[in-house]
Amino acid sequence: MPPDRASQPRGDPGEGPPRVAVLLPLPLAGAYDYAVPDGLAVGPGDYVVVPLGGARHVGVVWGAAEGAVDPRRLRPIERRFDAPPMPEAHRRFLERVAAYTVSPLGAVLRLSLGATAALDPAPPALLHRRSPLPVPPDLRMTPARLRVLEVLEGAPARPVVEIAREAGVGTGVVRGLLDAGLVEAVPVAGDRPPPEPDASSPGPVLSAEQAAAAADLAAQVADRRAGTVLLDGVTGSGKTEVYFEAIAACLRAGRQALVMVPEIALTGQWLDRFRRRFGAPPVEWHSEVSPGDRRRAWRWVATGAAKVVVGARSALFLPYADLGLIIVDEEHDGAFKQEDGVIYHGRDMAVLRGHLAGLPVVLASATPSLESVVNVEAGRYRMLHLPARHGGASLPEIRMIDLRRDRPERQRWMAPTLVRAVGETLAAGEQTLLFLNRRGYAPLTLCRACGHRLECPSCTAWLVEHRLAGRLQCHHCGYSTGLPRQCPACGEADTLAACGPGVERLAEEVAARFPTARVELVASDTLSGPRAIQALVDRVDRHEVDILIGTQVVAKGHHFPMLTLVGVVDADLGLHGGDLRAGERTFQLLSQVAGRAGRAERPGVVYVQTLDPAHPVMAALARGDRDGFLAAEAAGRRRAHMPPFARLAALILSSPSAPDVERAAAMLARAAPAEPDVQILGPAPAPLAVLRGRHRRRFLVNAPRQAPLQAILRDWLARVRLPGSVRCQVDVDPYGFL
DNA sequence: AGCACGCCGACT
DNA sequence: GTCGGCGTGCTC
Repeated sequence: MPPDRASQPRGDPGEGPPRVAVLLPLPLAGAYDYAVPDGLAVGPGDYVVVPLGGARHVGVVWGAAEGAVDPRRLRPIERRFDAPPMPEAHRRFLERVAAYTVSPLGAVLRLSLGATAALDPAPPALLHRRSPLPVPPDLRMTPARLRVLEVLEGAPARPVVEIAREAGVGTGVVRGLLDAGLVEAVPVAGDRPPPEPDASSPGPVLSAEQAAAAADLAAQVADRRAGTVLLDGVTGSGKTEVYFEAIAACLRAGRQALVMVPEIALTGQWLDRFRRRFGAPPVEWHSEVSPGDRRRAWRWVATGAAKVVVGARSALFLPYADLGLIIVDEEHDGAFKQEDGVIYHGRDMAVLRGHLAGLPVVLASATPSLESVVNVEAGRYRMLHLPARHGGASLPEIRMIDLRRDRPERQRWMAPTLVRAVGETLAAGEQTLLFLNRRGYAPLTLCRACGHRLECPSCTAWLVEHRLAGRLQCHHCGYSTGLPRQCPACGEADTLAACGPGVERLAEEVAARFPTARVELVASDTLSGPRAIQALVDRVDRHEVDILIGTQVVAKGHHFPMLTLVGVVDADLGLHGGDLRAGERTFQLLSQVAGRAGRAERPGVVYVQTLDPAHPVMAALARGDRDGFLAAEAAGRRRAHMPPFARLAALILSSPSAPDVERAAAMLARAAPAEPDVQILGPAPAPLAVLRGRHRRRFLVNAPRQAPLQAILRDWLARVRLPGSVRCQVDVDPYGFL
């Protein structure tokens, strides 16, 4: 029993029963005190079940009781789970996340309690092996049965499905042999450990630059030196191989490594590479993991059996027994930002986690975020640079198409130059990617008779036509309706017109222009789950697709050797809307898309269609001048006192009632902090003034870098008592401004 | 997150 | 006259 697990925790000595503070995964102000019943030993970090109101909740013993509540009102802890207690380091991490994000600690705890089924030890499972019985002469020996017996010969006990898979038969065959007594079941308690990645197998041959960077990272991991490293290298420079060596060092040190990826749907090829390098798969953690795998993964993480975890941002909140390294792949990616509930940035919280526990954190990207680059310049992060494309392929050439001169025909979206390039690529037997970051058929439907625009009933947003699905959809709340024949405003029939292109409409144009080409459409709504993505990747790899048309999902991660042409159909799409990071994000996204072209021995060409080729983003892209772009962007932000040279937080008030939000906003405005350097902007209608039926108003707080932003926000909110119908979300370091 | 308490519309 | 809508506020 660990020394801190006292059966008599302090509280008020002699005053009532022993008590402890239990934190619940609810947005409460703090932990609640509970009585510890006789004979139950609990210590900090233990997972327990406690009553609250009429319900029962799983909570975590947080420490000594606060003692403010009358002992007679205390209710007893009902039970303690037989699971490894949440480590101290992890509890301190949750506290820091709560403080940083200005969220209730219980709400942050909820991020860590997503797998409560895992808290009970695994039910005993049945494994199967060959029984000592000889084959009875009267048993019909089919080929399938023989194969199963072969597979079983001398092998350890395993689950039926595994045996069946290896023998290439159905589970029925194994069951039949079980009934015949040739197979026996062995009950085993607890979870079997996961297959262990093997660091000792030699890695691939690295270039000199890669080897140097890998050795540097491996040494930092081996020496347990804290610090954040920006691993900066263009697409194809071999970043993954380099950080694999950091993982190898972590494995050799016997500690756990976490790899955070922005979108789990894109990890198919990554997992293959990992398996090739380490001989075993990592443990996966994301929303698509099945409940059974989830509970196993949780336990493996908590016991330390999981040596490498790959997951979405939520994987950061698993209670690692002994974390030794965090890698954030594609660190610039906006998908690391959690936008509801506790609003946090996975990359930043990873850096915080590393800082608290003294771990190395590696941020990898071909297009690093401005804030990371500035952190390098300020000496807060180290930088490791991988210059060349690994394997000798050259970077694609980027050519701008000025849409004002080189104009598509009416109701068409591809400029003549792009059409010609696609035709030539087809003729050469190579593949094309057309990128348009807009799902559906058309982003706007309007009535030619009265000018009415079809809008979402519960958001300030246009309805997007999805012609394949035959519906109009709101991309913000999921509202969906059939396409009306008559204008809902004026009642005229057949006057509704689709305006602007989405990928579906682009696909229509491509089909009309290149009728013999094999075209595939990819968008997040047409492609669900990692399996579907993998299948698509395989089709493209086998060259069963000539033209790939896609949104953001095709921008990242996949290598297609025969893909030599990329066409960006509307490069200006992300630049509007007054977003602080619009330029930076557009640059990152377009660089990433451009990186899809010409990865093997074939050089690629990228055509970028824009209305403003002189725009700093387009000009920098055309020059291939990432560092120049970042420098200019940084100078602009510094001048404007904006992040990363100042701090920003958004307060978003929302309510189903517009007057209520209005009133709440006025109250907050009156109570606004009056500090000399702190600027409060607002209240203004939030970018989506109505979202899911809630009216939204926003304040922006701009403060100097060294200002105690969270304390300012906490004090401000504490001065105001908002009506219950009005929700207030705090977004520290807002990312997109939505 | 539940669940109870509390004040305003259509029913046996 | 009650049943019940879900807005508001606690729960150790």
